[in-house]
Amino acid sequence: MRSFVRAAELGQLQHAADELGVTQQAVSKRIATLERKLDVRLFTRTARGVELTLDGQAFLPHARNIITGVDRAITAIRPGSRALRIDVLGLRSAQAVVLHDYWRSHPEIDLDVVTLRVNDPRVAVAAVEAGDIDASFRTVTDRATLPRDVQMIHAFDSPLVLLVGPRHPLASARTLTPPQLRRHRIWVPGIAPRSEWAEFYDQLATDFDLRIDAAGPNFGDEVLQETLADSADVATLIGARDRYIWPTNYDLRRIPIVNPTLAYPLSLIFPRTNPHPGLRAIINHFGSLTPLPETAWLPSWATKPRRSGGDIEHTRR
Amino acid sequence: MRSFVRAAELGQLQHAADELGVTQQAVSKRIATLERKLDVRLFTRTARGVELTLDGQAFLPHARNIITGVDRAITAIRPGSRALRIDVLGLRSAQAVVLHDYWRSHPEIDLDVVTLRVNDPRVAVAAVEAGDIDASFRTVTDRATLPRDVQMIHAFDSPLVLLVGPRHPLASARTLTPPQLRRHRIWVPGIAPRSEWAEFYDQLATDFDLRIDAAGPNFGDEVLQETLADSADVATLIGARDRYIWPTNYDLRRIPIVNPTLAYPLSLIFPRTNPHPGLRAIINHFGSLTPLPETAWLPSWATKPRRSGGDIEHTRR
DNA sequence: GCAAGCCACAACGATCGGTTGGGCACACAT
DNA sequence: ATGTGTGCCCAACCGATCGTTGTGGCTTGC
Repeated sequence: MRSFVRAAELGQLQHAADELGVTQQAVSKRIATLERKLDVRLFTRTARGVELTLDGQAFLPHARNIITGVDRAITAIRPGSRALRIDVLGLRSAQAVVLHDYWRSHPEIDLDVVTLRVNDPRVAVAAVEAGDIDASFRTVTDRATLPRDVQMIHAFDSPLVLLVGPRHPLASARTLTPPQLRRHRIWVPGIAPRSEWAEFYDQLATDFDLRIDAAGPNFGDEVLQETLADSADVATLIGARDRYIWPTNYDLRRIPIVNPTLAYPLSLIFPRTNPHPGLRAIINHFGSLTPLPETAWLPSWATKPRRSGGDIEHTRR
Repeated sequence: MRSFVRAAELGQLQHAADELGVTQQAVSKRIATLERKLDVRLFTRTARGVELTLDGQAFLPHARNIITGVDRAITAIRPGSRALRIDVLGLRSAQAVVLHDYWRSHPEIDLDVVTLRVNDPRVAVAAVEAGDIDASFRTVTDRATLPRDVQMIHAFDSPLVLLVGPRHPLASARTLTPPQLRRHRIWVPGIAPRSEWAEFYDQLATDFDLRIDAAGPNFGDEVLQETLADSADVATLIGARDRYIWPTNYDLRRIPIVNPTLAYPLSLIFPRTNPHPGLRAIINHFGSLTPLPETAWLPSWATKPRRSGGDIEHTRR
């Protein structure tokens, strides 16, 4: 493929061969086999070199695309200086959506989003410490347990919306306030006991006197969606930015919660020394997200003066 | 690569091997060599299969990307049913820009833009007839010369703008009318004699009494840009949609021409029978482009009632 | 404790991909 | 017209690679 592209660019197999460090015959054979496998003629051979056929012209951008894809794949995992790798809770989470948005507006950065399969912040901290990942959207509520060489900053706040099926009594509301959720059963499956999410929902239930059922295993999004769609009295809370490919036949409703807005504060942990150079831009990007209203509710561990400015420790090293 | 992706998706080398029609050992060896070449571990081997490492997770989307790239490259040139291939005058022309815009909003279609290296409409007609290309943005001014099985439709009109250097007397104008161009030298290099472009500029010069110098070879965009940048009395005409990567230091100005707008009518030729199925959408897209003002000037061969509706012959077959 | 399932290692043959050497076609200069 | 240089293709050869079969180690579940 590289031989083809270079030959097309240079117009001569000989030059391409010189650049690639092989003989001209090797390049000739490579292109011949490529043409044979594709069953199409890519070049017209002239006395002064080669020239692309129409098929070759059509093929060239695809070949370039493949080559850059290969190069990106290699840089993504090259030991040492590799692509920026960030751990998110799930590929549909608000964290992943924000990263995806950032990547779409900056497609030139090599960003990889991975998911640690374990739901334990300590594992994420260890992975950051070991350098397996460059950053992780995990919250360590007890900062004392954070190792000296790992730092945690506030990333952004994820406002919550209520998700209900069409038969739910709140289904037709345009917005809701937390008191209106009282006495309605809110089911949030898959919350590990004593995790920060459990703590979050605990505080939320206490502060607004809600019925939040955070017990029970999570059988997957499909089950959750079907349960909500069929039920007239079960609702759940999700992040406003969470990306769910709801099949339209489920006909679920996302209802914003206001006065106050409920939000989950997302943190980012990364190495204190020599963080990945691309991380800086990501963190700056958080500042451009639409901020919460001043009246928003946050759990107790969220430091209230949230907008402390973008100047974080790793920026002055 | 495909082995890696399938193994990652299925979680077992054995299943991937079955799907790919090879032995389990072959898949194992493929992945082992991939890991060796990348110098990274992609899977953790467990007793019940394989599981992606963090590196493997980061690599997976890139691998998928490469595979789809390869598949697209193949479909682009597959003899028989291949990607939609359209010939444009140049990759910076308005035609190419419009196609590129269309492709960006419909990235799923397999579209290839090629350029016939000869500036002769008859070659384009022959290429369409032979099936080497599916369509071409060429104009055959004498419809009698068009073969029976090739049809030509009006695609869209490309309004012209004046391009001048900073020292040109018209450089600071915001808009210009054709009479204001009188007595200024307009240099349009690279126009083949008796081509439709020569005819176009001929009519333009006659109708508005302009000094259009369409002689002389075209030494490339760089030369043209430098000439314009240095000169205080040479200007040129380009399409408003033409894409030129002007280096900023040239400081050239694009000045719209109004009252009347000058426009070049672009045509599309394609087979009358069994045109490429993807062509329909492209032609429909032309209708969504911003139309010319009613007062616009067009050459004599442009049929004045231009908006004849999108219903073209090949749509009812 | 044993069978089942899965992956890795080893040996072997076919194929592939590179090199060297030679030849043909064309462009250009004499 | 003829020689010369350039650029590509074909042929022969050889090492590396890729697939197969056969085997063994390991975990899991009955």
